[in-house]
Amino acid sequence: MSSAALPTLLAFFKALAHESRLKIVGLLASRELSGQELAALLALKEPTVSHHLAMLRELGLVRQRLDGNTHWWSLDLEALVALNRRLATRDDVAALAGGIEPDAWDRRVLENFLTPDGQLKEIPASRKKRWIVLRFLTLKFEADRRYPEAELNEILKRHHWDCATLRREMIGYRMMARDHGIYWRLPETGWQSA
Amino acid sequence: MSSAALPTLLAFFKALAHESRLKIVGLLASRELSGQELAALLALKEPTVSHHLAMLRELGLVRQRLDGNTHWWSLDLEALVALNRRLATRDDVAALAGGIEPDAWDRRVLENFLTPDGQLKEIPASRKKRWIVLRFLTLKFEADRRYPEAELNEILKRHHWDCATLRREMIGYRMMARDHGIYWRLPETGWQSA
DNA sequence: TATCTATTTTGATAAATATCGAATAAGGTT
DNA sequence: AACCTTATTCGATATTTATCAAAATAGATA
Repeated sequence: MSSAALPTLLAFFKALAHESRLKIVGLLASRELSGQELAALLALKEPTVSHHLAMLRELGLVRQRLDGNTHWWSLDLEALVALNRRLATRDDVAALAGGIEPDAWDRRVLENFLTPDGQLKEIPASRKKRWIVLRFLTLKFEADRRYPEAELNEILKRHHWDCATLRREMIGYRMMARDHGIYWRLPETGWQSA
Repeated sequence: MSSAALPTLLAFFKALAHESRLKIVGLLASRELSGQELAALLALKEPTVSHHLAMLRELGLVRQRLDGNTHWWSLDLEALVALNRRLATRDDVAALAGGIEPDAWDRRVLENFLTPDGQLKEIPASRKKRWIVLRFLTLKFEADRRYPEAELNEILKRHHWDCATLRREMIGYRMMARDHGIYWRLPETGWQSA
């Protein structure tokens, strides 16, 4: 995969996201044209056309051939098609989100419901957010250890007084399991998703 | 060919010609997300995200699934790929120029060098424009008729005094041919191109 | 019912972009 | 050399678009 998909494709879409530039590309697909001709065909002034052509040339979509003092412009169809093909598969598209922190949402939720020292201000009412907070609490317990209820309560109470509700919810989401008053953490893959 | 290629493709490129919208599409390529999650991931406020999503939905690039009061958004990859494929061949690209008057340039040149009643103000200095004026004059002659020099001159003089130069140029560009003082028009396909 | 949550719409402002006149550059013509 | 033609760059203005606060909507919860 070519690195940094987003900047290139953003420039590509911006370049073609204008009626005049799309028309220029369309006209040049049939024949070479000079700036003056383009200006006449598009009903624009030459500086404007020059500006658009510079933008297209920046991306390599058009080429400029100098002949005397007329500049003949032509389309680089291969370059256009190549750029176009960079958005052909789902993976191509997903690559556009490459630079994004994937847990910004989780962090925001935790920041909203926890005080800086880890106190849970309240148990979130919405399932989506409750799930995130419970995940955070569950990860306070070691994976391969068994906790008697008293110890579990003690740890939960560091974050919120209502350890009974927290306990019940953690079981409900299948984050924790219980047997005869002993609790342990379940693997994250089995957690109920919402 | 689907009719009116330009408006659809223009909307398509405009839709993706924005960093946030490209990122949204990229994020949704991997998983369904809610407006809040998108806002957090993009570091934008929800109204802004809502605005971008509405734009993408307009084009059918994303879908909205309502579950309670959270709206889950997902990518319609097929729609995206289909739009993308509309610019795959040279003919596709040329179709973008479909609505354009192809002779705007010629008309402009003729308007500049001819008075309203057809008098040639002067013979254009630049080859490109001279060619257009000579084409206009050549088409005053019938295709399958032979003209003695006197008649040719008489017709040319209706437009400009210097019929000798015009005659010479028309021969030079292979628009007209001559033999023993008789002139006739040549087929346009053979005219020298510049 | 009243209230809370996620979202959308509206309206006002800020940012980005298009357009073109005027000035500049550079090749051609006389 | 002086001048014309084509194209580009610069700078100022107009248009378009993005952003978000505040208000409106609608489902969920208590």
